[in-house]
Amino acid sequence: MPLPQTEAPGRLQAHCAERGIRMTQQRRAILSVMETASKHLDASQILRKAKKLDPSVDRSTVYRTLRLLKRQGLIDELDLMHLKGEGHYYERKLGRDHIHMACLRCGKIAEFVSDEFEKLKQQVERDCRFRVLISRLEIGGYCGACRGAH
Amino acid sequence: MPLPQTEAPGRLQAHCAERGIRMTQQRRAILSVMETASKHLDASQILRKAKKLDPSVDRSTVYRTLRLLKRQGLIDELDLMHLKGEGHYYERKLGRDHIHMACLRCGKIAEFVSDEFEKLKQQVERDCRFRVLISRLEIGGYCGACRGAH
DNA sequence: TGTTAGTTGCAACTCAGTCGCAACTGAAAT
DNA sequence: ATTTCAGTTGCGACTGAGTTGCAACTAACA
Repeated sequence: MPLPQTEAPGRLQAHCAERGIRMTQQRRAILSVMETASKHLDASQILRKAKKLDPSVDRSTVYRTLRLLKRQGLIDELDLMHLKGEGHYYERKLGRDHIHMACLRCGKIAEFVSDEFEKLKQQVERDCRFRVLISRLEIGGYCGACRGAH
Repeated sequence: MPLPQTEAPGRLQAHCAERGIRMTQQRRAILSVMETASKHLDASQILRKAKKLDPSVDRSTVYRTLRLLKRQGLIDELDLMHLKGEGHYYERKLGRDHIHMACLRCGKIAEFVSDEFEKLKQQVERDCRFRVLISRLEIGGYCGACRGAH
């Protein structure tokens, strides 16, 4: 897991404050869930966890808050190759972008940070005259453990 | 559009025949739509076009056929950064993988073939011991025309 | 021409995500 | 502290994508 945990918990709320986003009890609960999530929650999982912190949190508030955080560039939305249905997954954006690899056999999700990826994005900026704001690279295949077995 | 049109129309049906997939009138209609599509259709657009060739085609048959083609690796599924809703888009897989760039302002989709992308996938195979079967790189940002205006 | 496994249309369903609205509330001004 | 009000919330109804069970159909092959 090559993700440097450079930021202290609570950083997400700080970001919102900096940007003048009104902080409510419900948002605090949802942010706290995103902050402490070990990984890749979908909207209904986020709702369930947020309800434990504040039972008043509603499904639509979760969606609205996720949309807000996405617009602010504070979280990333993932599909994880639709391994488990059509839904979306969310994760805090911290540090550098990373690639998601989904094993089509065991379902495990791995992450990978690569300079090549950064170079590729730079190439797109240069050669396509395209300003890159968000990028998502998802790979489906077989992980090390499942390669042998298939 | 750096996509070499190396294959003659009808190639998709030939692929299915090679693999012993039963060919029905409905599938022929859907394949023909995919074959001749200039670009990026979603399921309901495919249904509409297929109905013109064979009015009996049903929505569920479109979904079933798309799933089949996806499993066979003959088409790719895209999200195009969810620029227009949550649905999925499909395109024939031909030649090399390419990157999709979606302009967040004007909605235009551009494609880009890059050796860097191929190298990156090779790096994943090597460094992560991960067998790459499908890959999807989608980028959101501003295209050349919209960069100035924003 | 008969046989049958695979495919289809249909209708009913599930599930993610959205929306309109009245009630509520955070935070800034008094 | 109290007032004020734009921004936010819960609710319930809705939309639209995609799925499923099943009886009827058909492509492919003997």
